[in-house]
Amino acid sequence: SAQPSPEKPHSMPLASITPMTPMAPISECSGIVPQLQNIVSTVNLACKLDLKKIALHAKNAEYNPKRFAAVIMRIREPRTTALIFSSGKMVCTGAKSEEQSRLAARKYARVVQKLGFPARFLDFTIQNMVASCDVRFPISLEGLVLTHQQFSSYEPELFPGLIYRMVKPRIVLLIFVSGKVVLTGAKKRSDIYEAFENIYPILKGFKKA
Amino acid sequence: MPGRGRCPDCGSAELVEDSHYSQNQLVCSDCGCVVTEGILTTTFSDEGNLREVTYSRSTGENEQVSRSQQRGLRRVRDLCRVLQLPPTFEDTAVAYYQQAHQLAGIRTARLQKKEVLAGCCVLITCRQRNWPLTMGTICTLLYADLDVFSGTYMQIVKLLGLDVPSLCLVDLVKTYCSSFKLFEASPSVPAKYVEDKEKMLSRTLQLVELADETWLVTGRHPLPVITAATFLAWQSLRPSDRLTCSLARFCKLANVDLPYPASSRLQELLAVLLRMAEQLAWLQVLKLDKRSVVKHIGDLLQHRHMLVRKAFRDGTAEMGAGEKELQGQGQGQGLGDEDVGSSSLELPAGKRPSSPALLLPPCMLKPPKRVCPAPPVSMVTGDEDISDSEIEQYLRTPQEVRDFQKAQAARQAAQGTPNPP
Amino acid sequence: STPVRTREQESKTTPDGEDNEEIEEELDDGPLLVPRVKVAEDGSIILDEESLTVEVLRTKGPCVVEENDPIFERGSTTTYSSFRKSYYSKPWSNKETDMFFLAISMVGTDFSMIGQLFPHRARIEIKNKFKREEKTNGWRIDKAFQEKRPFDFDFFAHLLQKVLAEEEKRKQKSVKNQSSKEKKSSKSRKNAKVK
DNA sequence: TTGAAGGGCTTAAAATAGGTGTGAC
DNA sequence: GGTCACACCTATTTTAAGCCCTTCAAT
Repeated sequence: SAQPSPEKPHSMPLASITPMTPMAPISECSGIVPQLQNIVSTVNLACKLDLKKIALHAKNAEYNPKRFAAVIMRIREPRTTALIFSSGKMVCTGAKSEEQSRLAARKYARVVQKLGFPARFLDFTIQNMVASCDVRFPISLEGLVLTHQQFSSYEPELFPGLIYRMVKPRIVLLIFVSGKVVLTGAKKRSDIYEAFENIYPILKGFKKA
Repeated sequence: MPGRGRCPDCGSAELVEDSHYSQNQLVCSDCGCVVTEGILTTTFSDEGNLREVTYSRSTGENEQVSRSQQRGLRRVRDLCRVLQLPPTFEDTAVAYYQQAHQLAGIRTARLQKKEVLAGCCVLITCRQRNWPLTMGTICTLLYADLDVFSGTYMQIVKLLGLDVPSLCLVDLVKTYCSSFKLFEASPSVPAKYVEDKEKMLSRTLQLVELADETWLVTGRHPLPVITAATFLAWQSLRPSDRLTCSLARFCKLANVDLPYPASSRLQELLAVLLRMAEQLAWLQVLKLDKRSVVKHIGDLLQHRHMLVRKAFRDGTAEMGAGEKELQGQGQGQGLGDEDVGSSSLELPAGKRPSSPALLLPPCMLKPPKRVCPAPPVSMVTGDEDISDSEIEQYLRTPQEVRDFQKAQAARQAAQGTPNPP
Repeated sequence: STPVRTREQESKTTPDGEDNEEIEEELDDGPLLVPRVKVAEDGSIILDEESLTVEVLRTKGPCVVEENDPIFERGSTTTYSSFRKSYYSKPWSNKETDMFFLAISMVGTDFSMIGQLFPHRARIEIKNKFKREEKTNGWRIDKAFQEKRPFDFDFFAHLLQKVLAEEEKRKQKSVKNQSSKEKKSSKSRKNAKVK
């Protein structure tokens, strides 16, 4: 796949390492690559867990059944947080890439194993990805909501950003007057890139001034 | 999407099921046109979607209307009367409430939500008829938490697939401005503070429009913008007597709440006026500041279109016209790339000069908060070996386990006996 | 005088006249009915049951006319945040922050347990403190987590009490000395405020 | 009396799941 | 009155910009 011109040319050698999905025709490429900020994944450890025991023996854990029915566990590398349920299901949050999320989830599984549970590592799945980027020009949100009404919700009395529900790919974008954009709801990073390439030409039409 | 046809608007075959709506609707992914009408009017009998679509247009709720729905409907009507809305509004709002109640997700919602739902239906009705009403007013009347209102409002708009126009700032100016008690002398309003309503209205309107043209409105609560504009309008109509009166004092004597962000809007507005003044030769020599510029608001407003255009153009010119330049500028300001990042560290000074900067939303002028724009780009594959020692650092030693248990027991004892009789 | 702002939970402002504190109590919990709104002839709102009234400003006269003019939007009592709960959390002093890291090294990342060590702090405050420090002083978190210290509840409680009392004293002193140009007290005289 | 600064909340997404509110059967 | 099927609280993560609160320092 062609090298997408990264947001910052200087970082090219590094950027080229991260897996990229082929993107839209080179002709209209925005030249901006949304940066992944958060990955949520799930995995099934496939065994019943005694959460009290886990909380007692792991000092990176917290368990308050009255408040929340899962152990909250944190590791430092990759810096993530996991929710571990007695059913053996686990949610891993906070990673910045798919691979980091998987590595982190494997580490949590190892902690659980070390505590004496026959944990396995089944059905690891990326459930959600959040990314952000900057188009570097101001956007008239009131103009955007007028012409893209069916996709947009803009209520400045409630939230400063415009909520754009893209149908294809099914991604939700938060668009701010500053030109900053947050993309969320993706299960594949290609959806993030595609959504941004879709929205970029639209945003260019609402610079106002 | 075979068999689903084409979009009547643009002819595209890219029709997609969109479950963002209450019932999956067919939406054209190219132009966004909703191909299948949802809910309300249709006699929709698409497969599983056959709910009680029979929305009762019956005039009296003769049917068995649940108690909570009756309560909600009464609440809707009461709100309409309290707000003194035209009679036709009530029927619309009531209809929305009934539609909402037919949705399973609303029927089983918390009572608190059903209560604010009434307010949502009234607000939606007002918005659609260009009747200026803020969410703040609704929440105040209902004694509702704005966050609960917010969630309910967003949900119902999405669920019913409604097109709700934005709150019209101009209409809001007319009514809100009129509520300032400044138009006749009274014990609390000295004569020099009394102003003509029409003059105030007209100047406030111009200032609000100016704010809108200069990115001060987008993303912000509308009411505080108007508060600031009203204050400036009032001051500028008789600067010699009013320049010393603060925004807070002004609101107090006008018997109007001072919304928190109004002070910021005022500062931003003054900054814009100052920049406009820089464009006028005869004002340039006066070396105006945020205080003295108020005296020239009348002049500035007269030439506002030209001045704003000039400010935008000059800003663009200074940065180099065109987008390429604009992007380069963005990077130069340290919008996050590693090379420039180090040089940005040399700018710990709070506000970067950005004196030439073109007219931009205030949030774009703030110094970039450098955090993580440079992704370390980890080489992690996810398959790395995990050492035992790394895992063990997270485990407690037997002694630590005992200490922890002790503390846990102490905690439970403390909580278990809050009130020893 | 100033609009009345009351209750840490929900504060509301009343224009003048009648202020009914009971209203809040009615609302505060029950998903049960919030006061129902009715209209009196003079335009004021009447709440069922208590017949509490709140003034509603509006323009009489040409008001109900349709079309584009007399609309009703009040200048008063129309704050967006009328009924938001307060989330305020006291700032952490340097000394208290040191105690926070000590707690991390003793109990790990169990914020509920750490919350027990800080009687004046809720769990959410501990969690927010952790996330904030992770961003600004990640190394301190790492360091604290790695240097395991024995978990002694009473020892910690005494130490904390001492630290807080010290700061309290210092604060009162600085309040007294406010007029005199205090300056040279070397050491860790950071602004420490508790209470 | 004013502001600035700092902190936490709002919005979106997604999985996990017990306990309980809610109303229709 | 019990079942049923939802809602929706608790909790985790992360970005965006605005609002709103408290505290404290200058004027």
